Amino acid sequence: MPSRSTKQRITDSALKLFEEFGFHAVTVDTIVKDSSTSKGGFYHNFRSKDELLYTIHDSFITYVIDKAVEAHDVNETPAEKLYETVRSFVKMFEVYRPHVTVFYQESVYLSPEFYENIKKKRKKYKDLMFKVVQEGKEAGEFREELPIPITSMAIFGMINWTYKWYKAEGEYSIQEIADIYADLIMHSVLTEEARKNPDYQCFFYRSSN
Amino acid sequence: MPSRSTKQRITDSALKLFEEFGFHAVTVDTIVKDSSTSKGGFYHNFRSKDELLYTIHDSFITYVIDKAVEAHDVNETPAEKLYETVRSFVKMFEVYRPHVTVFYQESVYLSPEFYENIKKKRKKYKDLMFKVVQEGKEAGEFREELPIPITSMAIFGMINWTYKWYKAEGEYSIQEIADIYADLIMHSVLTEEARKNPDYQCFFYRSSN
DNA sequence: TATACTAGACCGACTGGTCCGTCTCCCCCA
DNA sequence: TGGGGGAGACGGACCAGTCGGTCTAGTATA
Repeated sequence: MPSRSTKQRITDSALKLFEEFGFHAVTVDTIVKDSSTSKGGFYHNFRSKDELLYTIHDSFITYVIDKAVEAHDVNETPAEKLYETVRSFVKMFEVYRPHVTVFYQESVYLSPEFYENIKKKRKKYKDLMFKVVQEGKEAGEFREELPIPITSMAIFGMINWTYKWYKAEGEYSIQEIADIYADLIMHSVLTEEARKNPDYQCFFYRSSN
Repeated sequence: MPSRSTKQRITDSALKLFEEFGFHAVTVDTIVKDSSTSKGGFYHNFRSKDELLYTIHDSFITYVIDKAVEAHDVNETPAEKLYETVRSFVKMFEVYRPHVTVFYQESVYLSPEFYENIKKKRKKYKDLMFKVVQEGKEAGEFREELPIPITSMAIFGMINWTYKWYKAEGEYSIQEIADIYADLIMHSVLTEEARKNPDYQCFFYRSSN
């Protein structure tokens, strides 16, 4: 019946406030006021401020891993897998930008047990990218001279950094950014031959002007 | 006569502690203990904890702008300028990793006046990259279809993200990482013709195995 | 009667910053 | 040469405020 549960309202407020001011600069009282609840309501839904931070982290990383697995499963060749993985990651910013910001900015403040849990999932997510790059090299589609970890982290960097500057009202839509990033990455990893593959021409961005 | 001044010791400790635990999780007392000084010593050298954070930000961004201007001035063609800019940025992590971490993780906690100041310098630094990309497109060396801001931010992302994972004891030296990143970026922005330019073959990474 | 809260006073721990006192170094003049 | 003294660097006890979290009392809904 109620449009959003108290728990959801608290999470939404926290996300917004943590993103703007940082975890430590936002007090429980501020969250409580912003989400129109009370101290009682807050501590009824969360055991601590730390647990709230963990919840935000966990919901995001779980979503992202699912998307990565999906992109891996529905595509055939490594080049296609990478292309779709990159695009789906970038497009995620449209909705999950606040989550990403909190995830990458505030994870130091996670208490130890929570941190360990998130670290495991983060590794899983990273390994998915490593795997795609490795498969691409093995299939001869990606350049042999590129080391898997460095290349993967370079791709992650390019994508993840988006949270630092992306604005929904900006000049470029998330769709365009996704296409351009995917283009840049495909240009940088593909071998000469793979780049000429007619099936892969669709990877390359053509500006609409 | 003394090996390091009190101010320098405070800055070094703060850098190390902020990087590991975050600005708000580190108390002035902790910094004071770690740098073997006292509350009096601290507040004699800095007006506030905020000013200390600003000092760290400012010293780093100033250094980085200098390096970027230098890479721009000593090189001839846009391709060379970009290649050297990327490499000099990456190589900076060797020494400035803690600075970069604090710069990108803790700038939300800068008080408003300080924040405005840093924001200006950050824009200057960003504009230097935009300029290189623009010059490359104008000279016909970089692909025409790539939008300047997106391409520039992609490059920034790839480079800056390094602070999240780079370890000095890691498998790859900072020199190798710099060469690989520069290779990836040159592959992604250069036109077909520019890529075949004999002068530019040195941009491309050859693994040492 | 159980659940899911609201309202908000209150507690104890902790934190940034102050303040006064001391110690050291160097300059000046006898 | 030496001693007086001023300025800056630093030591550390202390204060005032803040924050996460608890707790009691009460309300609405099913």
